[in-house]
Amino acid sequence: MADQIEDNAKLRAGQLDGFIGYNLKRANLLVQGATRRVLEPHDLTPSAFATLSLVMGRPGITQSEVARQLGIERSGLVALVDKLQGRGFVKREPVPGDRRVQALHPTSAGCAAYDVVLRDIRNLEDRMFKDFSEQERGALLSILGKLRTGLEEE
Amino acid sequence: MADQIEDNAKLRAGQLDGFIGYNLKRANLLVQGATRRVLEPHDLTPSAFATLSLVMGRPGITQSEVARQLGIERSGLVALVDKLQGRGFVKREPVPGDRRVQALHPTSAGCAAYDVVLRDIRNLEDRMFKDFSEQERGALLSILGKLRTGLEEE
DNA sequence: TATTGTTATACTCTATAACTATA
DNA sequence: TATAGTTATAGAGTATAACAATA
Repeated sequence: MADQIEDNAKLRAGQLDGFIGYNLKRANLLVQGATRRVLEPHDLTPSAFATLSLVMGRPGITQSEVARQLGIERSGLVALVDKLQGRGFVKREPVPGDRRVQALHPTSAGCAAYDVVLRDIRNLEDRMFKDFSEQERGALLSILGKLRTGLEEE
Repeated sequence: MADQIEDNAKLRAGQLDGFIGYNLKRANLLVQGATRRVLEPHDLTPSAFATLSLVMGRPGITQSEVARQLGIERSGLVALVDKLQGRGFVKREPVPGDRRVQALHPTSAGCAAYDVVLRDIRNLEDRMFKDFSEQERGALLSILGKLRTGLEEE
């Protein structure tokens, strides 16, 4: 009888660990924290780094497009780009043909800074995955991708 | 030459998708959003549900312990528990032997509410995993767990 | 001295709504 | 009418620092 109650308690205690939502949140908290600590010396936040990365990868990308890719609102990007521009990493340039948009381009200083930061981030990822097989690493990325596409099209 | 530049751009554009940090953040954003929508009709946040779950699983757990398990500060739990107590889901009870702590216990109303919410959360998890094999689901949980323990002991 | 619960406070991130200039 | 960028503002979630009671 007392055993029954204890068993129920154990089952319930373990429930949280069985949910992806909870595990994802906890893992994300730790990974974001580690990422933040790596980026801090470069005076960059994860979002700023992601923005810089998108601009590097697709020079001429618009703010609206960056916002869409990052899954945040357009308005949130203004301060982000202001900061990056203030540090001379990206510049806003008018687009012939549509005077509403200002395309984002990396500067040479931005490229140089990005390469340095990129190395630190890669090292972090390697550290986080040091106990993982190549297979596990690939599995995680593919499963997360699948989860994302499944939820995005809802 | 122009091809070279284009190739570099492509490589760089894809970089963000190769990072766990970024993928984890995006996946977490979507999963937390879906979780929030499921909990909203019950007037619970993900943190409140997690707290309730911990109290259900380990009646008598202290606030400090809940904070540790959730990875947040003690101070953040006060409002959380206040809300749960205000709704009659948990109660604070003195502990004989250590008059500093107030143990958290579920009420019968709390148990009843938890069972209802739990069913909704389970349905959500099943929906999110509908295109996944049992193997993939297990792989994700075990990889996330491994990632967590690796980062927690840093 | 250290720990539990608590309060007050501030900060970060993000969303919302409204505006402008363009299309 | 719709879209891009912008601004101002508010809210959620969290951390920090201090305090009283207790260990």
